[in-house]
Amino acid sequence: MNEYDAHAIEKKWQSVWEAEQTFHVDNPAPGTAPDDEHFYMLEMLPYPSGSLHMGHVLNYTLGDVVTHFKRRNGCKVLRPMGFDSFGLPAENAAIKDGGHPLEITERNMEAIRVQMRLMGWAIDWQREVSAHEPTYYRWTQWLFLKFFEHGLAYRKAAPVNWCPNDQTVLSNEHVVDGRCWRCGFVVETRNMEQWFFKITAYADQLLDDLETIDWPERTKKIQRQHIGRSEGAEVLFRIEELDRDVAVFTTRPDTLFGATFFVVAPESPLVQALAGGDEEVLTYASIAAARPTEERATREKSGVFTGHYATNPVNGEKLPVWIADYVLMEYGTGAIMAVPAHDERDLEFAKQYDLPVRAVIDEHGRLVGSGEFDGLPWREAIPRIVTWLSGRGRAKPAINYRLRDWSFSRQRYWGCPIPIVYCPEHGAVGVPEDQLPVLLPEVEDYRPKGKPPLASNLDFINTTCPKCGGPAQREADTMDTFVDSSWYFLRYTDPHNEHAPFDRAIADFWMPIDQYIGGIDHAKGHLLYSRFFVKAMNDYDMLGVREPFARLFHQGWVKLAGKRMSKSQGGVSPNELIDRFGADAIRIYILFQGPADQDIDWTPDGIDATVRFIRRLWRVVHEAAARPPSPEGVDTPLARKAHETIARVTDDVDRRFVFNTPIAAVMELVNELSKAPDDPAARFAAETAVSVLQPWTPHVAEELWGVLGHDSRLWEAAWPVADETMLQRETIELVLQVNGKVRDRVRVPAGLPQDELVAHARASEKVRAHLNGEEGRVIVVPDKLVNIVI
RNA sequence: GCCGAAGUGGCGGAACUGGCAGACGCGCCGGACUCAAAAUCCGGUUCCCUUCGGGGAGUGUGGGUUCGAUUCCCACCUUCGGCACCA
Repeated sequence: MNEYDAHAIEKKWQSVWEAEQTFHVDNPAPGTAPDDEHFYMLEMLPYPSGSLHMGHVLNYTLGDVVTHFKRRNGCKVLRPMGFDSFGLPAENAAIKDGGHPLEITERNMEAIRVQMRLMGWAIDWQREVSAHEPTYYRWTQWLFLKFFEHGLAYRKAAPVNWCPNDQTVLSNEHVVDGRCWRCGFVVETRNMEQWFFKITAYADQLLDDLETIDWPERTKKIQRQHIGRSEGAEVLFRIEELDRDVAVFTTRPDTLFGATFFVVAPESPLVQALAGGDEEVLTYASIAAARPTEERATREKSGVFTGHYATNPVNGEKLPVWIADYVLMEYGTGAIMAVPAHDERDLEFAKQYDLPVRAVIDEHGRLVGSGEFDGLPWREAIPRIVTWLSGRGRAKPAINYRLRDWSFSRQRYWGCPIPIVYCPEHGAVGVPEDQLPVLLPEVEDYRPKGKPPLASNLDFINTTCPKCGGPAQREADTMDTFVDSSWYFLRYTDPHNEHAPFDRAIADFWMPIDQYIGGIDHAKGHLLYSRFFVKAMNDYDMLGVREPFARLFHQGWVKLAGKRMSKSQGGVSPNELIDRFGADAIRIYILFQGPADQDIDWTPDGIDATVRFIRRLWRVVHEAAARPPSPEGVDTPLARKAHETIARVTDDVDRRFVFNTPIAAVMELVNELSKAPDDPAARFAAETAVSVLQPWTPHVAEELWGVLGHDSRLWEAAWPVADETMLQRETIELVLQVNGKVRDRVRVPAGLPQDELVAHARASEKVRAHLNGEEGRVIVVPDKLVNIVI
């Protein structure tokens, strides 16, 4: 017997897999109908800003176990990999240390590919795609144009996060506590022309279709909250002096009689008319509108009275009109009726400016001071008041969403160019399809200077209008990288297609993704954007499904000293661990820590133990290999343990989706085997251990499979099936309780009738000692326990 | 503040449907092998009491339901996430 040599074994099998392209899967022949035997396994693709960290190791090892498990259960498994290779970190690294974002990105990608191969992950590398390659972003641009044609991509002026130091717009994710995540400067709100995707058009579908997918409930909740549908009414208030009706949105029309003032957002177009040249009002509005995000988060309210009054349609009362910063222009109509008695924010403002408070709902939840509606429970009053007002043309039912359209233009370099040309005559014109891709040009300086880096390359910017041929200018903004990752899973199905982003029949064969694995931090971003993209593509007949990810799982964070491991915060190097312990040991170790959806506090304690376990397995299997083959259907306690192990591992992966307890189950089997080396089932037990552990430790399992005399490949061997009859116990340990306390245990044949179980209980000396001669009441759980209560 | 998840030995965790709490592993203790060490193997390891037979307590805290609760219900505490002027 040789010593276990992780590196030699891992290198050996990795070369075989690479040479044989073991994990490549072909697309179906044209006309093949989707079947149950195909399985699309996907983990979120990495962002190549450095090398992989332990969080990735957990994520991809999880996916790898599922991949092997499904393959061996007869599925044709698609398990591709790619790179989310556009984005700020590469650009920032280029600015900081010199070099080109492309070189930095590709260097990182190569380092990651090496790591992935060293980990032995079963990936179909022939389908690799990268967001920054023209063959990929050509189709990102094509999709953008498709959306643009349908009005789903559009331009508008909107308030955006602006970092005055970095001179760029920031996405919401890059604003942390009102400050720029990179330089720490307080972020301002600026009104700028931006590109948007009209994701709000799909708000209801994005909400309703959550019912159709198998996702963690907490993730659905985050999305529901983010979409934030709320039902209510739009009510018209009249401002007589301006001769205007102003609509407000409210979810509580039942409180209309309690309105005591009226508030308009500082950014509202009404402000000019309301101010009527009043300097104080205008000054307040402009300052309040430009308030930094950080300050808004303090929730301190301010406002100014405009001198105007709005008429409450329910009772004709004149309400003073204020402009205040706690009313948001982006939500509802940008104006509210204020009911301080029944709204916390209005109350806070009313107290601050000494405005009246009038309660219109009593302690029983019934309306008071509300004219003909007095006495109604407030829930019933809502539709009554809306109906009454709409009869007079002053209200209508309305629905509002918190969800905003997705702002995706970025004033930075390393991203997908937006294929748009601005013509003085024709406005924003899409670049014709046959001119795609619009290649990302070279620039002299990536530094943001208040305008996008692409704007400085005049050869790029100056072009002609596709419609009239006149002089025109290209769009200089690039796309948010979340656009790239909103459809990559479709490109994997048909990665080399030169005529379309993907072939619909092929995509329909593989889609939806049967199992998606990634961090919950993408709940409101990537996971929502991708759902939106798929719905739109389905509407344009490009795709048969309406949801991309049928089943979703979030792995936990791997934390170091309480902090999430990430590239920016450093962490543990997987390479060093592979070097010291081997990939199989790392794979077992990271999954043995606990349930995969729970966070792991990183500690290297115990990695030695996984190596020890593999060595033990190595030794025990070699010993068993020297034994004669186990007879078919051999029935010994060890054989039964092996069948039990098969059943446990299968159930854990297939039904429970847990990956730590199967390792414990195999450890138990190996322990039993090492205690009974001469058992006729020894060889069967060894084969079982190696076979079911294979998804966790594919290299050493393959090697040991050979040691056990197999010429076949374990990675393509059928998953073992437990013999049901071997799982039945012949005897059980009957627990005997008195008053719920365990007093004795006896081994009895399984399946005894209740009265015999009770007889066993009454026969026990230890039970009798606690009965004090009483009969007691008896509770029997067949094949488990007898409890006598006195 | 609102919403959600989680609290089990010295540590990571197990106990899936209300039925033996602590599987498996780490660590620690003791032993075997060895001139010695490493490696390996064997045994022990929730806490308290014990006349060594056993007895008592115990799954964040306090209550409840039940013959029986880590598991179900109520309240609270702690930790970690999400949202945070969304009318």
